[in-house]
Amino acid sequence: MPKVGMEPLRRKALIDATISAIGERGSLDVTMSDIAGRAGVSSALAHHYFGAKDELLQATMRHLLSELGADARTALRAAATPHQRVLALIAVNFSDKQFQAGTIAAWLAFYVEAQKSPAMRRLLRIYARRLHSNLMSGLVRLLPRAEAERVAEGIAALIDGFYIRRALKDGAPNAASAAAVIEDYLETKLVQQKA
Amino acid sequence: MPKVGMEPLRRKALIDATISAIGERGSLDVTMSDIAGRAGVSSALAHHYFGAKDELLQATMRHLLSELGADARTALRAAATPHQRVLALIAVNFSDKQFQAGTIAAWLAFYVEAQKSPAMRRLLRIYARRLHSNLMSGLVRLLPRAEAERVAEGIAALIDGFYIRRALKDGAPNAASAAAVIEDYLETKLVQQKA
DNA sequence: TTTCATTGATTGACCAGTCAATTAAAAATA
DNA sequence: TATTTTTAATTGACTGGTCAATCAATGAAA
Repeated sequence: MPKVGMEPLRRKALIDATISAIGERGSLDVTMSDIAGRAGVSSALAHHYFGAKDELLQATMRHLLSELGADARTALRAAATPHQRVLALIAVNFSDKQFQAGTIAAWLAFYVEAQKSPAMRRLLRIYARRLHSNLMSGLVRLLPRAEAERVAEGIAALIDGFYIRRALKDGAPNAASAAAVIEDYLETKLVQQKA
Repeated sequence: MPKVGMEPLRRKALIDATISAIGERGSLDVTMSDIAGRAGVSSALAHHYFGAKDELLQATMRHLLSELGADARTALRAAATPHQRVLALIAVNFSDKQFQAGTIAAWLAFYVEAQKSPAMRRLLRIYARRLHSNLMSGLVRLLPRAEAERVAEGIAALIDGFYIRRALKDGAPNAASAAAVIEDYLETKLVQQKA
């Protein structure tokens, strides 16, 4: 075992293991031993690096949040028009990387956790605000402000709605059809505007 | 303490207590003792009537499901047109009785639980199918079949989406604005159709 | 005197978090 | 260079607490 800078490696491994464990169990009801085992270390080490289970879970959520944020930034950079910006944001949420069993399960579990944990709620609010302002950055050029606001809320709810409803289907998640419904919603609102 | 037919009374009290406990804790992470205490009985009695915690939770979910179903039937009975049928279904989900902290928390918690419990998943599927077919009963008269299908999916996702996003806001749930977004979605699709 | 309602006490499992002990690399010192 | 010392990484074993589930015992109506 090398001695140099194990900490970042172990933290990353433990966070990945947490997502995988949550994905398999389908809830936050996972033990530190299980997580640590998946990461190939003892549960004592997980406590050593994260202090408490809570902090590991929060770190995991922050990781999910930052991955999604990075994907969104990349997608937005490639979008030339306001319309494309909105489509890009929808696409990101249903990309193969994001719309995955483990990740979806983790998001849902965190939503539930947010009801009792102020820290989690704060993190989720960051996500919600960021999504909203990203969506608005495109929508305000396409619709009157009040209308844009409404559509942004609708798209956000649709995204979370399809995430949660994923729990009903078994087998591979069908991202394409979910994205199609949201895109259709957007197009309909835009067509209506032009008319 | 009367002796006659305590069972239905106690079952009802325990189910109500379960919803209240879940609502307060914000998750299914509630103890049998807590639930039993709220119902004014010992945890042993809860086990006596329900056998296991799992069955109490399932019974609670079945209760939620049947309340929602009853409300939906009542609302549909008063709807004269296909358009009103759809509006009525939206309204039911955001009525004061349904869109309540405790009930919302319970639905979300059950969604998460459904990921690991086949029994819960089955129950949620019943809810989803019923909502879908209720929505379609109005939409097929208003839109071409494929379009109706798409809108039904959209409305269902919006409802669940606003339920889950309720977790982000604090204070009283704002049902009116959620319902407004969904109604706007519906109207937009109908106007588009006429054009 | 049978049958239903009810509980206190107990058990057994599980689990987060702690800690003292071990290894080995790295840094400091001779 | 050879040594001692410090520091980081790591774990097995343990503790305290929690909780679902069981059960034998009590009460009280029919």
